[in-house]
Amino acid sequence: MATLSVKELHRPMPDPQAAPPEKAAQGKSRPRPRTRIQARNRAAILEAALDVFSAQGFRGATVDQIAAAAGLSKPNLLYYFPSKEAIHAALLERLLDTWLDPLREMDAEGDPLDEILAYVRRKLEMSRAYPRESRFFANEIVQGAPRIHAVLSTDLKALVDEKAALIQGWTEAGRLAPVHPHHLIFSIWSLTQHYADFDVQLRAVLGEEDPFEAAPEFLDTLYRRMLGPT
Amino acid sequence: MATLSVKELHRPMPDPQAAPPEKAAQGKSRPRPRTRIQARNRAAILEAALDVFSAQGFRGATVDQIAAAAGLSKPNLLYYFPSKEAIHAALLERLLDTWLDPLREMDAEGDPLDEILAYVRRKLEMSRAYPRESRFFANEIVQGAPRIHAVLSTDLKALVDEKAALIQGWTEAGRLAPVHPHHLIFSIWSLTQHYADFDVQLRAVLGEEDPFEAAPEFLDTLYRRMLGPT
DNA sequence: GTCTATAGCCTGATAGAC
DNA sequence: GTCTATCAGGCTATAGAC
Repeated sequence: MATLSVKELHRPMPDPQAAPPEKAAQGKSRPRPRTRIQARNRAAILEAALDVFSAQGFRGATVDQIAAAAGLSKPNLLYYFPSKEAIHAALLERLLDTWLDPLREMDAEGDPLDEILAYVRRKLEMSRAYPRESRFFANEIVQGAPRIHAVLSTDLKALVDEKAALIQGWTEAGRLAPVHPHHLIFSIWSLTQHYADFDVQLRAVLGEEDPFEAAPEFLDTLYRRMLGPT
Repeated sequence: MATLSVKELHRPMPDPQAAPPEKAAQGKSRPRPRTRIQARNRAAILEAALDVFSAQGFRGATVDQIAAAAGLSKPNLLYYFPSKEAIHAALLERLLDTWLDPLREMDAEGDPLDEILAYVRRKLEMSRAYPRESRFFANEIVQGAPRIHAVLSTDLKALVDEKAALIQGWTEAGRLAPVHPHHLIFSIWSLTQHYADFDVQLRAVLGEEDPFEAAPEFLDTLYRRMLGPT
C-alpha cells in the first residue's frame, strides 16, 4: 500500500447525517442544503472550522480564518451560518456521535478483556486518524466546556454509566481483575487522546520516533497486565 | 484539620525565584522588583494571569481581564509588563521548574517500583492542588505549543531521556516488568494531568463523586499490576 | 506609580449592489 | 449566492496629566 498523505490521514470523520439526501427536507429540525453548491460550501466551512477551532480554540478562532480556509469571503460564510457560535454548534453536533461510537461498540456478549482491548485500539486509531477532532474537544473541555457541558452530564454520563455497569458485572463475575469501572474508562480516554492532544510534546521529546509507532503495543500490554489473569 | 477553601486548594505554586530578594539586582537577566509594592503587584498580576490564561488560553485571554482580576487598571498592568506576551513568558518561566520537579525527584538509588509509584502520586497531587497550572500547559500544548516548543525539545527532552534511561536500566536488571520507558512516562503525564485538564468532564460523568477520591488507588493499582512482580 | 483618554487595529456581523 | 463596503464594539498598547 502506498504511503498516505497527511491530507488523507487527517481526513474528516464521516458525517452521520450525510447519507440520505432525498429525505432531508422532511420534518428535520436542521434544514439540509438543497443544492450541490450549498452542500459543498457547508462541508468546506465545517472542514475549515475544524482546522481552526482545533488549533486555536473557540475564542482564538476568527471567522476570517475559517472563511479563508474554506475559500470563501467572510460575508459569504455568514450566509451559510448565522454566527461563529452556529458554526461551532453544527460542528459539535456532527462530530459527537462518531466520537462516542467506539465506546458504544463495547459489546456485553464479547470476551471482557477482548472488548476492552478493542475499545482501546479503536480510540487510539481515532487519535491517529482524527487528531483535529480530539483537539477540538480537548480545547472545549480544558476551558470549562461552556458550550458542551449539558451534553456531558446527560448523554455522555448515560453512556458511560451503562458501560461502567457492564464492566462492573464482568469483574463481579471474576472475568476481569477488579477495577473502578468509571476510572478505567477515564484512563482509556486519557491515554489514547493524549497521543492526539499532546502530539507536539511527544514528538518534541521522542525526536525522530513516531509516538504512534510504539503506542498500540504499549497500551495493549498495559491493559492486559492490569485486567488480565495473572 | 479544617476544610480548605477553594482559594487555598488552588494556591499558586511556590516561586523558585522569590527566595533571595537581596541578590536580585546583581547580574540577573530578569530585573526583580525593588519595592514591596512592585513585588506585590507583580505577584498579583502573575496570579491573575494564571487564572485567565488557564481558563481561556493565550489568544482568548485579554489584558483587561487580567488587570481586573489583579485589581489594577490596564495601563497600570502594562507598566509592570510591557505586553501580554511578556506576562505569559514570565508566568511560563516561573511555573516550568516547579512543574518538572516531580520527575526530577525520581531517584536512581531507590526501589524502582516505589520510585515510579511515588512519581505518580506527586504528579496526581499536582493535578489536585494546582489544576490551573496543568491547564495552563494543556492549553499551550494542545494549540501547538507555539510559545514553548523550544523548551520541550531541549530541556524537557533531556530530562525525559535521562529518566527513561534510568527506567530502561531497571527493566534490564529485571527489577521492573519490561516496558517502553518513554511511553511509561507519557502515560503518567496523561493519566495524572487528565484529572486536572478534563476535570469538568469527569465531574459531569461522575455526578456527586469527586474524581480525586478514587484516583490515587486506581493509579497505584494500575502501575503495580503493570510493572510489579506477577 | 497610577490614572483617564485615546490611538489604531482587529473582529463579528450587516447593508446593499450585482 | 457572492461580493465590496462598512459599522459598532473589542482589543493591545501608548500618551500625557497628576
